[in-house]
Amino acid sequence: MTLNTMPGHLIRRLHQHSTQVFQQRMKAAGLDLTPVQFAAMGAVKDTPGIDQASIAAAIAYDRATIGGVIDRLISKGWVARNVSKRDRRAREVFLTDKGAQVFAEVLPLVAALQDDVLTGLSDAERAQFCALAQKVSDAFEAG
Amino acid sequence: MTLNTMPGHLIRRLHQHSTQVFQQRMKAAGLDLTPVQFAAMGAVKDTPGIDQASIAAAIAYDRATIGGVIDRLISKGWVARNVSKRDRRAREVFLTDKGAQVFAEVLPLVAALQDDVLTGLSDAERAQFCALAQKVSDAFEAG
DNA sequence: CAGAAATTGTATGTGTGCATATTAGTAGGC
DNA sequence: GCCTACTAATATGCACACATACAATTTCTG
Repeated sequence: MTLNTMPGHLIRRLHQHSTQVFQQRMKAAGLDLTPVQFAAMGAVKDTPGIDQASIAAAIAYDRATIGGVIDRLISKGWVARNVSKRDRRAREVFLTDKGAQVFAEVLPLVAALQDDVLTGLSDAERAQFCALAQKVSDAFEAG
Repeated sequence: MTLNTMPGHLIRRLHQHSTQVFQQRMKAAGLDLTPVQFAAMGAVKDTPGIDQASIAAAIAYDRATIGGVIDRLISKGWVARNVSKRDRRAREVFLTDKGAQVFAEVLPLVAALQDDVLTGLSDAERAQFCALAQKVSDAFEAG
């Protein structure tokens, strides 16, 4: 089959590689943190007290998935959640002190690992790849 | 956060878009078929009687995952599985007539949908993206 | 202000994705 | 032939991913 020439397959392979690099680096740093959990913590750090639906929107995930992600972050003690007073449907999410500390520790690691995600490319090629990916991603969001 | 500039996040978004396009097209065609199931059927079509470990290797999936994928293809009646006579550990997998028919119907749809996966790019840009993705994918496989 | 529409979070069900352990079977070295 | 190393599937457990449905609220509209 022509599977290896299909963008869909290539993208899946890239995603697979990307998550593997992430997990390896986290494990090497002695941390149990997934890409989704990292992204969610970032959204919470950017907007303390953010509700779960807004987290989902910010990092482009499903509302149902985020509930479980936050559950797991709470069980790690990195995040706290309480019912909002303004809207009793919503839950306000915050980083705990420990969570803020972990995130500060992890952010440079995640930033550093991004180059390894695009192994085998030169700086120029990486920039080119990102520009193209951004373009597709924007078109996706628009339509 | 700088999430939107991170290759890892961009790749995840691309993957998300890619699978959504796939599911939409399948649904529009009245078919219940996932990307993994399609890839697995392709591997079986290429090598009738292939064992599950070889399918996993061919399409870069986990051996444990493939078992479930084949289970679901069997329950749809598109694939058959039997214990190999040469190696009683292994299971030989084949397309059923119905499965071969479905695959023949679906292949052109999947080929056609690839351009939509890279929405917003010109032909030249799509080619460029694929070349870069291929390069990363190859480097990944090598190391 | 009452009823309708929209929204938040949760529950449920299906399908990956992968690590680890186990069982069953094969093959190589002696 | 026998023990060991390897290998194919499966089982288990955890973490997404997302569609759909639902209960509790809030907001919009007349």
